[in-house]
Amino acid sequence: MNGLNNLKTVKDCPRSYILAVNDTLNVISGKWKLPIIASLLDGKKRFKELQESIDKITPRMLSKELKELELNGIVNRIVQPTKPVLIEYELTGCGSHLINVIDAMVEWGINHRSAIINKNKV
Amino acid sequence: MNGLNNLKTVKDCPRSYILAVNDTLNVISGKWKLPIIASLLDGKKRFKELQESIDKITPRMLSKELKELELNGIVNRIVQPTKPVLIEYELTGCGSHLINVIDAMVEWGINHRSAIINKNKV
DNA sequence: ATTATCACTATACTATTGTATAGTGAGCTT
DNA sequence: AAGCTCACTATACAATAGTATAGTGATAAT
Repeated sequence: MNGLNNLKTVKDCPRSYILAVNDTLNVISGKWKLPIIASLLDGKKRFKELQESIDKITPRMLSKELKELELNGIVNRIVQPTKPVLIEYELTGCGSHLINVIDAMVEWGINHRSAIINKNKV
Repeated sequence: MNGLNNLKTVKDCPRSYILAVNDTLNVISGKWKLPIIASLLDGKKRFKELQESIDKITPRMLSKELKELELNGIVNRIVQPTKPVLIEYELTGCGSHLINVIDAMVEWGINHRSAIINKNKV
């Protein structure tokens, strides 16, 4: 391993930034995480409601992703101690702040799409 | 341009927004895309330079990802017709605009990390 | 008692993504 | 001529992500 000369590449990119970007990417990447987050931006929902609001998701995936999102502090799982327990999922503060990332992605995505259309004249 | 801030329900979320987010996510997700983009934000680079600047990436992955990024209009592959051809990669306009998305991710990631640390008292 | 709903879990599979390792051909360098 | 670097490509494999389908236990309604 010869190259420590990549110091200049890293110069204005502190390690914490790389960690931060990876954290964020881990939280939102995959097929179902953003659909779930988007659905919960609308307000808290039950498992069944989430399943119905997200096209084609299987209960296995929904369960798996919700667990991961809960573990990562993006959603809260609330158990209402009613007659038959009522379970609800809602975004945490962190979770709803993802709207800023989503906004940036929407903006880039829209610009990029129009840029490609202009180039290719599709 | 009011972004998503005034969206109250998912029903109001236009299809184009979902497409846009997916486009963006497709462009940046995976293990190596952001490291490559980050490295190129520093300026154009040769294959070898990229490989050296990105820890542990194999030429197969670098080649594969560069092709995909080129196809998606994120990087340009420039062939300099020098004695032995010199090949350079640089970000396109679209590619460098990703800095806005990355910025939002850095910000969220840093806040999220400190929020978790405060909660867990690590 | 049977049937239905809710909130999942289990099992088995396919597909996609990433890794390890070696090799290729063109053009320098010695 | 032999060996080097550059910019990749080929092959094989392992790991992760996602799908399809069925089942579970608690409660509740008919």
